[in-house]
Order: sequence, then structure tokens, then C-alpha cells
Amino acid sequence: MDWSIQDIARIAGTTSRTLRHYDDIGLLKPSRIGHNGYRYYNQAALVQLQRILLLRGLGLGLPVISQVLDDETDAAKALTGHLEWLKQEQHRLARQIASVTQTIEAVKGGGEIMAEDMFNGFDHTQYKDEVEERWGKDAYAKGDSWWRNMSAEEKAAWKQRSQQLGADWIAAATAGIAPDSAEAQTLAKRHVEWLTGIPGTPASDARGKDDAGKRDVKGYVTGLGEMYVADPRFAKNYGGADGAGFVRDALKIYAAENL
Amino acid sequence: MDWSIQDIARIAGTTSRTLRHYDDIGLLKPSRIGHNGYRYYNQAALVQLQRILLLRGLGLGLPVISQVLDDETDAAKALTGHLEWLKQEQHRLARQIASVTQTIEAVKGGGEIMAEDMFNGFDHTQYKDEVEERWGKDAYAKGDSWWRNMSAEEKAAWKQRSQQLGADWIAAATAGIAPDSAEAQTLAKRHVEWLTGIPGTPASDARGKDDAGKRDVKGYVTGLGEMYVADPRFAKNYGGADGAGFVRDALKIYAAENL
DNA sequence: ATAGATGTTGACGTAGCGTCAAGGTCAAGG
DNA sequence: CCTTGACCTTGACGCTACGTCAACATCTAT
Repeated sequence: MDWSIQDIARIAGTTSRTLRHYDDIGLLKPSRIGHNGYRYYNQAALVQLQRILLLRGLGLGLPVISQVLDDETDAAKALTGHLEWLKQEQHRLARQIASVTQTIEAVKGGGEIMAEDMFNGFDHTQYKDEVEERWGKDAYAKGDSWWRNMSAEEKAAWKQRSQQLGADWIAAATAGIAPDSAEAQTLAKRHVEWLTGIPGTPASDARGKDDAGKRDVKGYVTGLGEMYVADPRFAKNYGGADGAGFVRDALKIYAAENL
Repeated sequence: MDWSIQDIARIAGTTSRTLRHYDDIGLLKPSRIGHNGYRYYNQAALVQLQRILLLRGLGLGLPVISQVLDDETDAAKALTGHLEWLKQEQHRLARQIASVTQTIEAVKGGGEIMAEDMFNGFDHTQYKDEVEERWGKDAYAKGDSWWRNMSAEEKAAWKQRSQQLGADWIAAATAGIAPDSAEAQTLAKRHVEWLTGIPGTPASDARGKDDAGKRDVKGYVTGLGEMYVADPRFAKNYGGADGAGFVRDALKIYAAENL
């Protein structure tokens, strides 16, 4: 009393390919194999198959199903673990749905994918007085016109790059690594490269300049490091005073060794 | 003013492998390629990359992202379509979570994966009078003890198999195919094989019997077909009177040609 | 000159089968 | 006996978006 591969496939509501796959991976062997190599399945195999399909329908992976079938007592544990995963997935989807909805609104309103409001609160002008006092009106004017002439997308790219840098600094600081470690120094290098992107600063002006210009950069960078610590408006970009202190130390070492 | 592959990878928060992949599939080409084959990316490429990563973070596939980048106006459409997909996924997950939760309870209570309550409402005894009247007390007793002696899993397997058969009948009937078509006749064959699994019926008793026994099966099967139509308790398994009529026709043709 | 970081292409692995391709087996009919 | 059609076999590629070696070339700094 057994069925051919097509027969059980139809009875159980799956395909013969699936059954061959289960045979290949050892999940469900045929109860009998003909002299011609044909696979035949009996009632017990049908029961197993239906359990497999039930669990698969619940979203479990085939290796997990295999374990569950081997050790019945694990069923509740496996399912409970799986349930956790499902809930996380649902939360992830909920967040994605919120983001997509928001982005659709932004695109409809602004027309571009990166709309203006994506970098609200990231306005260059908030440091006007500070910059003019330290590096002169000319420096601020250059930087300001640079910012204003950027397209929305370029602004967004800059913002994201800046935030990524800040996030990486915070991650490094909280990881407890040393300021002179390779990782921190790589970040310092990135930081200087980032500064080089802002026109009107010694860092950007020094590109292609002589040694005197480069010495200016050295002082500029170390001075910046101190400012990050002293000024809470900057310190918050690096996770507060502690993080900013880490940035200052790493920058000072980098400047001494490379600038 | 450009960066190496590692540089933008770090700036944008991804990996160099991803960038090479995007180059391979034509999603994001480097802005410049050195004489040595090195990839270099400029500001514009960084902007593109960040748009890609934004959309990917929303769950869009790379081919879709490619389209969106080509035709900016499609962005809202693509995102709206994607939103639909996300919502469906969330509903699917919600259903899976409900099922898994239910299954966990069942496993904890019953110990087996297929618990008793999975075949509530599928009790054999509901046709007691009908069976005794038509085929005698002996037939019913055989079938009843057969059912009672099954394990929970065998019962569940049988139930699912029966329901699968019913679902396939309904699908075929509503598809509007002919009762003498190959597909309907395949179903009829399955139906007889299914009947053969119930002890106490002429179909099962006839296994290995002579021609007289086989003639009994013929009458039994055609009689059953008529009953499916006449009795609403059976007809509902095949989608009501219309579906049952289709089953009856297909069975009559099958019996005439093969039994 | 050499070591170490970084770059290149090429290819395999992933989850779970769908989908040919090429060829053997079996039951029924002429 | 031969053919036809249905069903079976193994083998291998395809799909998503890269991660992860491997083998080898190049740049940078000492």
C-alpha cells in the first residue's frame, strides 16, 4: 500500500521536485525504492510529510524541521524561538512601513528623494559667530556660499556622511579602544579628509600648498579637537564630553604624526 | 577630489564588496578607473550611493532601485507598490504568529505536533446512521474501529488528505473544466484510491478480489456520487450542490471506463 | 628592497526549490 | 512487437545580495 512520487505530491499538496529535494537533503526518505530507482511512499511517510509541510508553513527552516522531527520534545522550544524571530520580523516590517510611508510623502511634496527637511537642524549657519571669531569673516562666507550652492541631494549626502563619521566616533569611543590604535587613527584620517571638504578652512585651503600651509592645518586640527570638548554644541556630535575627549586625543596624535 | 573604494565604503557605511557588486550589475559605476584598474568615486557617486542605500534600507530590490534612479518620477509609484507588498508581508507574518502560538499551545498540551483538536468536526461517527442504513452495521463497525485505532497523527494525515482532495475538486469544478477531461479523471482516480483507504467499504474490500467484487465497487462509487449531490452534509465538502454534481459526473465516467 | 595595507578578478556558498535537459520505464493500444 | 504518452530518474543552472576565501597585482612607508 504505497504511492508514487506524483501521487503523494498531489495528496499532500506539494510537488515531486520538493519530495526529491527532501530526499536529497535527508529530510524525508521514500519508504521503498523500486528496482528501477522509482521512489515510493507509504502511510507513515505521508504522515511525516504532512508534519514537515505544517512546520514549513509556520515558517521554520528545513534544518530546524529536521531537528524537530528527530527530537519531538524540542518542538515547543524550536517553535518558541521561531516565534521570537517572527515578532522581530514584524517589528522590522512595521518600521519599514513607517519609513516608506514617510518617504512617499516627502517625495510627493518635494519631488526629490532627498527632500529639504531631511537635513533640518543641520544648518551650517548655526556656527556663524564661532567661525567668524576664530577663522575670520572670509572663512565663514566661503563655507556659507559653499553650503548654499549645494543641491538638496548633495546636502543630504554631506549630512549623512557627517553623521556617519560621528556615529563611528561614538562607536569607537564607547568600545573603549585606545586613541592611538589603528582604528582610531583611521577615523582621525577620515575626519581630516572630511574637514578638507569644507571650503574656507585651513584644511581645504592647504590642498596642494607648501609646508607652511600644512603646518596651519596641524594647528587647525588640534585646535578643533579642543573646541569639540569645550563647546557642548560640538561635543554632542561625538556623544558628549567623553566622546569628544576621545576624538581630541586621537586627532592630536594623528596631527603630530601625519601633519 | 575622489575617494578609493574603501574610503566611500566607510563614508557611506557599507562594504567594498557591495560597491564591486553594484559595479558588476551596473547599478553604480565608479566615476573614474585608474590605469591599474582601481575604482575611484566622486561626490556625485557618493550621492547616488546614498540614495541607493536609502532605498535598499526601505526594502526595495536592486532592480527596482535601478529603475527608480533612472526615472525619478517613478519613485512614488515604486514606493507605493512596495508599501502594498510590505503590508501583505505583515499580514502574512501576523497569521504565522497566530498559527505558531496556537501550535505551541497544542504541543504543550497534547505532547504531539498534531493534537486532537486539529480534527475536531472531522469525526467519523457523524455519518453513523447513513452508513449503517446503506452498507450495514458491519461496514460501520469496521470503519469506526479503524478510525479509533489511528494515532492522532494518522488521523490528522487522513483529515488533511481528505480536505486536500475536496479542495482540489472544488478548484477543478470552479475552473470550469469538463468532467471527462484528463484532470477531472485524475481526480476521480485519486478519489477511488482515497475510498480504498476506508475499511469496511466495497472499495477497500475489493482489493485483490475477483470481478464480482470489482463490479460492486462500480456500483458503490456511482452510488456515492449520487449521495454527494443529494446530501448537503457531503455536498458541502465539494463546494455545495454544483461542485458535488461535478464530482458525481466525473466519478460516473471514471467508474464506467475503469471499474 | 621589502613588508603591510589595499586593490583586482574569479568563484563558491546561501534557502528552497522551479525549471529545463537528456534519457530510462511502464501501461495501453494498433 | 512497436509506438505513444505519461511518469520516473539524475544533473545542473537560476534566483537575492552580497560574504568570504583565493591568488595575485599595486601602492605606501620604512
